[in-house]
Amino acid sequence: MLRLLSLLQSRREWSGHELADRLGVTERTVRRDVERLRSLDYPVTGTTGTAGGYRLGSGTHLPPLQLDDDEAIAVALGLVGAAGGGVSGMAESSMSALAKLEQVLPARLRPQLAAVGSAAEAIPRPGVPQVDPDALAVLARCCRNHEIVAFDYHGRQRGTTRRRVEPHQLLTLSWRWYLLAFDPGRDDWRIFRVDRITSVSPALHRFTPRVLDGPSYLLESFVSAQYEHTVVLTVEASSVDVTSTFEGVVRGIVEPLSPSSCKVRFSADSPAMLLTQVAAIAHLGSFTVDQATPETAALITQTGERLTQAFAGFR
Amino acid sequence: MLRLLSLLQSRREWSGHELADRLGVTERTVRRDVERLRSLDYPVTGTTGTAGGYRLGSGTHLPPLQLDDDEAIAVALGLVGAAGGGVSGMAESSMSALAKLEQVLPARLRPQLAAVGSAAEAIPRPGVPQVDPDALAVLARCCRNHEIVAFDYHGRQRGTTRRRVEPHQLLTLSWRWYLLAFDPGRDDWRIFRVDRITSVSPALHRFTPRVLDGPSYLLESFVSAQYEHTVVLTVEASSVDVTSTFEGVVRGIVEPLSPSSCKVRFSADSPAMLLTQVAAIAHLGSFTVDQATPETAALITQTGERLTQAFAGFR
DNA sequence: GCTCTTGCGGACACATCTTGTCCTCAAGGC
DNA sequence: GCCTTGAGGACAAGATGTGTCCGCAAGAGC
Repeated sequence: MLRLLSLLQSRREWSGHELADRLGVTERTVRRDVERLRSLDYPVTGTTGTAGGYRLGSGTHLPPLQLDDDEAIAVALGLVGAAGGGVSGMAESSMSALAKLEQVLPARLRPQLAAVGSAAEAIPRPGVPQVDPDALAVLARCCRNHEIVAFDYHGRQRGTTRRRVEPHQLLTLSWRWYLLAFDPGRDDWRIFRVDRITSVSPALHRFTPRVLDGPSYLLESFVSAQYEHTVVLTVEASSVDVTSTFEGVVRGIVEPLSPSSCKVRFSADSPAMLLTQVAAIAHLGSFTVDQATPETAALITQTGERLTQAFAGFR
Repeated sequence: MLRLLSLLQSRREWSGHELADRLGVTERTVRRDVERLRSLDYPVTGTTGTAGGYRLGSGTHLPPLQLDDDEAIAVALGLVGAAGGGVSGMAESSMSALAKLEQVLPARLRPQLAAVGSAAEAIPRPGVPQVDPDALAVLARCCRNHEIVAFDYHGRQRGTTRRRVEPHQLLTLSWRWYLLAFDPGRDDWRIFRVDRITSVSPALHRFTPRVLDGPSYLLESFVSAQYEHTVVLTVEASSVDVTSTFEGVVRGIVEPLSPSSCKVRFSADSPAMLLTQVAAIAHLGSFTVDQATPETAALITQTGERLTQAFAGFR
């Protein structure tokens, strides 16, 4: 039951099936446990229907739960990782937070946290743009409170423009932070890189949130027409092989066509970024190009020639 | 048990008899329940003797976790980021840890943490190898205590081998975790990918730590001869341009030669990995190859031809 | 209207756990 | 020494939690 409580705290909405899965019990038992929590005056609401689920209301103070081993390790690893990059000034903040957390934890967990904190270190990545933590905090608050927010956005093409949007979610993908927001002026969803955002100021106006699935939309948008340059390939390699080369390097969408071939879609806002992605899977097998912008094709053919010529002598 | 906990919170000291009376159970049961609370890390102290009794230690009220704003944001961002990948089972652990920490923070910071926790989300990267958090914890403890540790390592070339090393530091770079250790059998430093490590068991033997700078060694080793395949290029582009394309994709070492040219060194344990790196900077300007293994050159020339041919029709 | 999904809850068998009742031991105060 | 208090092992009986059924209700989408 304590685990159920902590699960309910950790996410806004859970389905009975998910809870049963996480807790390793059947859904019937989950229902019974929820019932018990309700009998103890915990405000657990359940909504029926396709979009149903369980939700823990707020307002009531919960018993002081303790972190378990995995959570302590998660905290330590998270803070160490956060120190590594992406957000400016994070290294000191995370390390001091780690030290303070260590004091508060039950004695059993203290060595765990201390060990990870002292033994682990994140190597900062050169070239990753730094994000202002205060900007992130303000944007997060506006997301949560459904407040319209205004900021300057330094786009690649149109220079700096003042935006006024309905922020919905912050997303992070490989050290970069993105803001998913609805732009009423353009009447469409937009994704902003937080490191290109400055002068954030909440407008103190509320908006009614629109429904959209955050992560999948961001992934979609990476391959959608939002970015100017798109490439679609048919590769003579299994989708598993292609996906496994994605590890840490490539992002795109893979659709298997047959056991030994698949279709891959990339999109980016510059041909140079596409080049890297295409090259990463070009060696897997022969492939054909289904779609590409002229600039991208020109860049890739030119680079392909350069590669061939430059390395020909070393064969 | 929840009633027992709330009773213990409501008064400083209780005798076992009183608690049994209030709860309508026997004293034996009270002792058992107290035992259970202790196993959940609730600091219940019991003193024997005439003036004895049970007392709930600190932790019942808000612990003195006085984080400042930046630290609170660091915790939230770190945990959200950690949920995104690299360590298996991390998503649930970090989210529940975030929820629990929220309960513990001073009221002023609670909205901050909640906002970031609810608004931010990490998009898991497909294909990133998962690391066992317990393995990380054990390795971290051994690093801290200077204990020799043994494990099975599933290397790329030599299959699985049992190693027995002096662990020094855990390093993380772009979602991967590495163990920097000294291998007495080989009398040299080694870097192990933690996701390839299984069956970790501390040997309970101490060693005297050797001096070495962790992060820089790891970076060095990426371009050193430890990896079989190395490429050295001279690029007609400024070192600034080259470094800025490194962002998130490329790792290597850049030495400026002149304002408009520089030398770049890559190393990896497979030619395919080098291909991506080389392609990422090949479009910046013309370049010459100073060094490359035959396999690498063959792969790159072949891929270059493929790229040129496949994209020629889209120019 | 229909169907599908989700939450809700009763009935029952079974395994597990808790509880109560013993017991001994340790520690502190008188 | 004596008493009181907490700590904990052993064991049987009873309570409780769980899984597997079942049907029902409410919301969403077609």
